[in-house]
Amino acid sequence: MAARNKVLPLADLFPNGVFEANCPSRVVLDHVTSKWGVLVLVALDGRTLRWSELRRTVEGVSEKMLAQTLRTLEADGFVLRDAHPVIPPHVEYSLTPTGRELVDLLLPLFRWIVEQAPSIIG
Amino acid sequence: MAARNKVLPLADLFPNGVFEANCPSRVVLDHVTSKWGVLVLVALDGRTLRWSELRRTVEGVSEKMLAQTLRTLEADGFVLRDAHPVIPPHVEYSLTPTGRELVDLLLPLFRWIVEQAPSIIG
DNA sequence: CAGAATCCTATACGATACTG
DNA sequence: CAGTATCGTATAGGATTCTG
Repeated sequence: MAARNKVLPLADLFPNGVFEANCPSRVVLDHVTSKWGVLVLVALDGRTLRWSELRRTVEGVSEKMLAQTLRTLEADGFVLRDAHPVIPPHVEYSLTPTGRELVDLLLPLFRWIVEQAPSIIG
Repeated sequence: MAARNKVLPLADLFPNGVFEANCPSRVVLDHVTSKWGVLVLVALDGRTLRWSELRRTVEGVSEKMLAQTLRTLEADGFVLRDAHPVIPPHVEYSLTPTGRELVDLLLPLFRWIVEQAPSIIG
């Protein structure tokens, strides 16, 4: 008796697992949902941006936080840092294949929030 | 020449808009991606939970943060608080229709992160 | 049981200045 | 240009206590 292909509640699929304090997913979740994580990732959707472009695109991000966010996302394998050894420096950021998978899941969420936000915040 | 139904990069659909510092979406995004926001929302997927169940389910959340997170999510219209006026108190939390929409978008992301996390953190 | 109130601390975050 | 280093603060967040 094969189970139906019904989508089960997450709680049933991962009894206790994903809500455990030391579940590895919490670390990645924290990185992605960090203050600037989603914005930086979405900003890189479908394009390559230089440091300064990224800084200007994601309004309000400080240099420190942009650097920190990019380092984390690069270490997680979501963002590719491509530094050209020229003077003045030229560094390009883009999504890795894994990063693209992630952003593909992030975009519907982000679009929905953008659409709903005005009526929620008013 | 009607444009193709191609999914355009977000940056093209919302030139500058969504990355503006005062875009309303930032507020909602902050609420959802707050430290415990995603976890609480996902915990309520497909079920109703009492305060204490929620507290035990989402391991590590303090009473203060659970209360704060629930209040925010309720104010945003994602979570329904149903208080039964009995002694001792009995309060149930569940998703509103809007909350269910949100969680439907959150779940694929969360599942993906749960699956990828071990190899990323490892 | 379901929180609110209080207190306290870590650290996330920003502003500024500096550098290869 | 693309960052790093330093410093200072706000506030997010936790532990504890209290209460209807």
